[in-house]
Order: sequence, then C-alpha cells, then structure tokens
Amino acid sequence: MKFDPDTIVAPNSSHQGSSHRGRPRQFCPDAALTAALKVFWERGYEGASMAELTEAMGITKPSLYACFGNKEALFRKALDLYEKEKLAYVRAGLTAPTAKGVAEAFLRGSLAMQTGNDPRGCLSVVSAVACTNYADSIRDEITSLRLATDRAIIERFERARDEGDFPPDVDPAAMAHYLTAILQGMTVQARSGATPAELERLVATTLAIWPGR
Amino acid sequence: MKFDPDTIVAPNSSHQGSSHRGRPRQFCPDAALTAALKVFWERGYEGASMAELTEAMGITKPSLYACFGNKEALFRKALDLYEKEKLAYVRAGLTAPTAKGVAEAFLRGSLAMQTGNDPRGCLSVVSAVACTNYADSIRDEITSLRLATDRAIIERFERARDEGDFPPDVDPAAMAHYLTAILQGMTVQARSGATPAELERLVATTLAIWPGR
DNA sequence: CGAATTTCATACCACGCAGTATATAAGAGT
DNA sequence: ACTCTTATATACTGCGTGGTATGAAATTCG
Repeated sequence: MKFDPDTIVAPNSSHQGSSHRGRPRQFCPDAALTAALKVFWERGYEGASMAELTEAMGITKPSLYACFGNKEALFRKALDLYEKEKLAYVRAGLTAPTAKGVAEAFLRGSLAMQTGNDPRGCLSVVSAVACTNYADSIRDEITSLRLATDRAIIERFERARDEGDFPPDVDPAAMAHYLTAILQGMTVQARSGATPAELERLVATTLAIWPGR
Repeated sequence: MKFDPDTIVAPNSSHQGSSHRGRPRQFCPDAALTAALKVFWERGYEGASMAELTEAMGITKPSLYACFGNKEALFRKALDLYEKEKLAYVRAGLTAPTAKGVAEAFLRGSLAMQTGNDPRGCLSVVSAVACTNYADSIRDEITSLRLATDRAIIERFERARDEGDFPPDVDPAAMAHYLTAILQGMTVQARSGATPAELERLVATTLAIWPGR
C-alpha cells in the first residue's frame, strides 16, 4: 500500500501528527490541493495536464502520485474542496427567509465568485459540459453532486410554497430548475468573457422578474 | 498549394463541376462535414480525435487533410455548417411579432434541438466553455459569433420596447442577456442528462414569468 | 552511529495525438 | 496507349500525455 487516499493530513499541515517514520513531506498537501483546484478550475479536467498541475502545486510528479494517487483521485479531492469552500454560499443561501431571498443569495453568491480572484465559471458546470471522453466515474460524481443540490433547492422551494412565497400557479420544482438554469447560464457568460457589470445586470433582471416574495 | 480552404464543393456533390483532372474524390464532402460536425458536437473540439473523426466521416486521414486542411479548419467549417443549418430557428425567431414571441421561438427551437436525434447541448456553448488550451482563434470565432447573435437579439428587443412589448422599467439589453442565459442554462442541463419533460417545464416556466407581451 | 522507512529528483516508458511521406489507384486530355 | 493530375491506402514521425522505475536525501528508531 503506497498511500491512503482518504488521508491527506500533512506533517506540516495544521496539527502535526505525532510520530512519523521516514523523510518528512516537504510541501503542504492542503496548499498543493488548493493550487491543483485552481488549475482544474481554469482548464477543466482534461485540459489540465500533469505537468501543469505539478508546476502549479510546486511539487514533482512522484510526490503528487504518492500523496494523491492519480489524476482522477486528485480531481476528486479538488472537487470536494471546491464544494466545501467555494460553494458555502449555496448552503448559506438555503437559510434565507423567502424563496426570492434564496434566489438572491444564490445569484449574488455566484456573482461574487465571478468577480473575485478565482477562475471564472463554475467548476461543476465546466466539468459537466466539457468532459465527454474520460471515466464516467467523474461525470457520475458531478451528476450526483448536482442532483443533491437540486433536491435541496426543490425541498426549500416546496417549503416556500407552503409558506406562501409563490403565486399559487407556480411549481416549486420548476422554479428550482429555472433558477439553476440562470445560474448555469451566468457561468457560461462569465466564462465567455462577460463583464461583472453585465452579470450584475443579469442578477438584477432575474430578481426583478422573480414571482412572489 | 494543396487545397483551397474556401472551396469544399465536391465532384460528387449536388451540381457536378464540369471538368476535373485527376482521380475523382470518392466521398461527398458535405456528408463528411456533417459527420464531423456530429463528432465535434458530442465530444467538443479537443475531445474529438482525428481517428474518431475520420472513422465517422468514412474517409482516411490524408483525404481529410487534403479536403479540409487541418483539424482547426475542419472545426471552423463544421461550425459554419452548424450555425447555418441548426441555428436557423434563431434567425426565424427574430421575426416573431412580439418580444415574448421571440423568446418563445428561441426556447422552443432550442428545446426541439435537445429532443431530436442530434447530440445534446449547443455546440457553441460546449466549445466556449470547454476549450481553454488550444488556439485562441477558435475561441475568438465563437465569441464573435455569440456577440453577433447577442447584438441581433438586443436590437430586436429595443424595437420591441419601442413597440410597447415590455413594461417601461425593463431594459431590452438586459432582457436579451437574460434570455440567452436561460438558453445556455438549458444547454447545460440538457448536456447533464435532463429529460425533455424537464426542459419543457423550463420553457413553460420562463414564458410564464416573462414580462410583457 | 546504523538500520529501516519514507520522500524527493531524474530519467524513463508506453501510448495516443495531430499531421505527413510515399507509393499506388483512378480518372481526364492528347 | 501514354502522360498528367489528383485521390487513396499504408505506414510513419515527433511530441505531449498519464504514469512509473530507480537511486539519492532526509528523517526516526534502536
């Protein structure tokens, strides 16, 4: 057994594991994974080469393979990190008091990600659209991730309907998919070079049109 | 000079060019290009390999290179064909009598493409999102194509505003980008396995919410 | 110190990629 | 029939890819 795929905790990471035999690791896996995430985010899974990844992570290929397994495992861990850190606004947004509040939180959260220093577009969307050739396992993981988010939004919107946030003729599930469609479209536009002002206008337009409260 | 990149007219195509010296071509370039388009459409530019392309087109590599130049030129011609044939509904939709009619035409046209026999998703969107590494020229071409469509929709919606299709506080350009965002989101969802019924619901929801006539 | 163990650095491997050299086949003009 | 021209078929090239073998460096335990 060469590496433990579930354990990325580093010697020089936050809380140093007590004892360790052999030469200690000379890089911080968390920082390396963050760098890898950025590369995958910009280039997509297939577009990111191992050479590019190792250079951005500041480590050599054997170190990468020893620590993270292979390219697919690395991407998987980067994806986990992505949804844990970058998609916090999704979990936070679900707690907004009304359906329109949820929509606004999502739209503004997504907008903030586009205008920050991170790469443009959503990693999940990029990967879902781009990846056709390679292992189905990654597609499946992204799909199940998306399904889980969809379900959460649908349930939140069903509650919103019960609380009277929507006009009576509106289907919560349909509104959930409608909202995600706009968020995905926003990703595509950000990826194709739309300015923050244009995306801001898209958010404002969506909210102005939004039915209910 | 080995081939003329602007001339794909075939000997065995529709109207046979009168005289021809040398061995005649044993395939129909139009049909081959259609097959290539399908591959690019499914796999994206980088995802499509020359081996896959030649097999789908039913020709060998030298024939491909002699007739179409190289991979990039082939993609460019496939893209032209795509927008000429598959995006006819965009040009047709612009002639609808009201802004909402335009939106409905676009949404239903896009929906029809997703439910047909063609590959899922929009070639332009897929290419715009997926392609990060290779020649900027393709990105530029796709971008300029998108900009032209955007401008056409914006102008159409400005006319619509003058004709009173929108409530007074609505910005036509914003509505144009809003509509394209939904269409792009629809592409993403179709690409990630959404059913026709779900997409249909997305169309209905968008139209139900649409402001004005 | 010395043995065991783990990481790091360099070089390497097999493979698939876009693109091509070469030789042969199939027509048209004379 | 013979030449000229163009397309086809096969085989190949150089390169970048993901992944790895091997030996040296750095640490802990005895």
